[in-house]
Amino acid sequence: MRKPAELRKAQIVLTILDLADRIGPDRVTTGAVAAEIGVTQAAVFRHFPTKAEMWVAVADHIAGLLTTAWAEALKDSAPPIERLKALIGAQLDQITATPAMPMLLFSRELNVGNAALRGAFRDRLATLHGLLVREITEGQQTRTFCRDVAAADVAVLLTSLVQGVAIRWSLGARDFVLRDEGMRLLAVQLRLLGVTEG
Amino acid sequence: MRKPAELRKAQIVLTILDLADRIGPDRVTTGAVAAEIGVTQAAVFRHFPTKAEMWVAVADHIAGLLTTAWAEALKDSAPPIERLKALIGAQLDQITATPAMPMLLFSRELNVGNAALRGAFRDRLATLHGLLVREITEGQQTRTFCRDVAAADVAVLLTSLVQGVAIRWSLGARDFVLRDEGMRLLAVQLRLLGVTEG
DNA sequence: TAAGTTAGTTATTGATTACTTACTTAAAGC
DNA sequence: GCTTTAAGTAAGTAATCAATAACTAACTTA
Repeated sequence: MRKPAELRKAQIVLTILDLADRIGPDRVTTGAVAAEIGVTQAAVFRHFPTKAEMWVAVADHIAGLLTTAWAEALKDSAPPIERLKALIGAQLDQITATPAMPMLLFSRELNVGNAALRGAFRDRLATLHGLLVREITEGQQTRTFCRDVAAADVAVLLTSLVQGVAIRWSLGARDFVLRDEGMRLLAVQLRLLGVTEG
Repeated sequence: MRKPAELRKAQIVLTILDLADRIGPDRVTTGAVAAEIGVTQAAVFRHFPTKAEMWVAVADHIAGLLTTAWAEALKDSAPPIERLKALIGAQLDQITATPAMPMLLFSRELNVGNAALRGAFRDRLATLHGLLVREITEGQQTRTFCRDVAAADVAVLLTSLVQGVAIRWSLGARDFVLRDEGMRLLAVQLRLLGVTEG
């Protein structure tokens, strides 16, 4: 079946992510991708000049997903705590939808082979941190958060919470709902932070 | 230079860990290990029948390091908060000393190829969790910890803290002292948990 | 409908990989 | 000092990898 290049490219990106989840990011070979989508190995190289370029496309795709998910989470002007919950929830949902993400963070492709990939991920993490800090600061100003902890530190604790639960989910048998467990722990942490609401 | 097998085995294990950190766990080839220690590639196979066996030895080595580090941290009967700090500090030190550890958690070797390796790591994580829970529970009984949060949840938040700061350290340029930043954040989290001490 | 473009093929390349076989030499024990 | 044996080498193997070359079938459009 012949497909227009744009569709094929997108299909290759999605296949890489699927395979990365199933067999590990570093076992994704051009041959495996080709076999998965039902073309020859050489056909893959008609759409990407090198394998590294494929990973860059993957990073772009993920960055796009995260960016739109965050925008969606922050689109209506709810109180800071709600916006914060929406952000964390969106993050948990994205990891559920693209479970290769945590593994990708530690793949050789990202850490050694592909500086562009590494940069893209670090940039997204920094952006999320910034978004969290803004909501936390606002929450502190409206006195719904305790003010004796630096907003940046709170943001770090919250991103760590997400990463920690994602690691546990990813490393284990994925035998719990990532969003549920994450939001439950978020509620615990928010209570510790002095947030007083039901 | 000819070495007795035990020494050579240990050297191979350490070299694998060093290379895993520098070039990524999945790029560690038997040839690279051999070149690093100055023997031929075939010599490596005189000490290990397969490459997978080498990784098992690596896992055993790491498990041993962690176990002794925890035992050392808990050896004197200080108050629970101090023992808890010692545990977290030990963990941060171990990651600093063996920076390949976080990457190893998500390597293909552990996740796909080597079930024994995966089991060993999960077992160590569970053990740490148990040790933390014990200290937290004791701290709650002596009323130095707030009691309205489940000890297991607190343990999860603390391990997440370690993992989160390790990820940031690993993903970035390692441009901060892991222990310092980790202990600083731990102090913040402990304050949120109602621990009132200098 | 003919010409040009694009997405595909088959077949092969050179580089690496884990692992093996047959031979060699250094060191320890009696 | 001589034998034994354990640690090493040299030289390969088959498999797998990303990437290339030469060619072809299927669309698009003028």
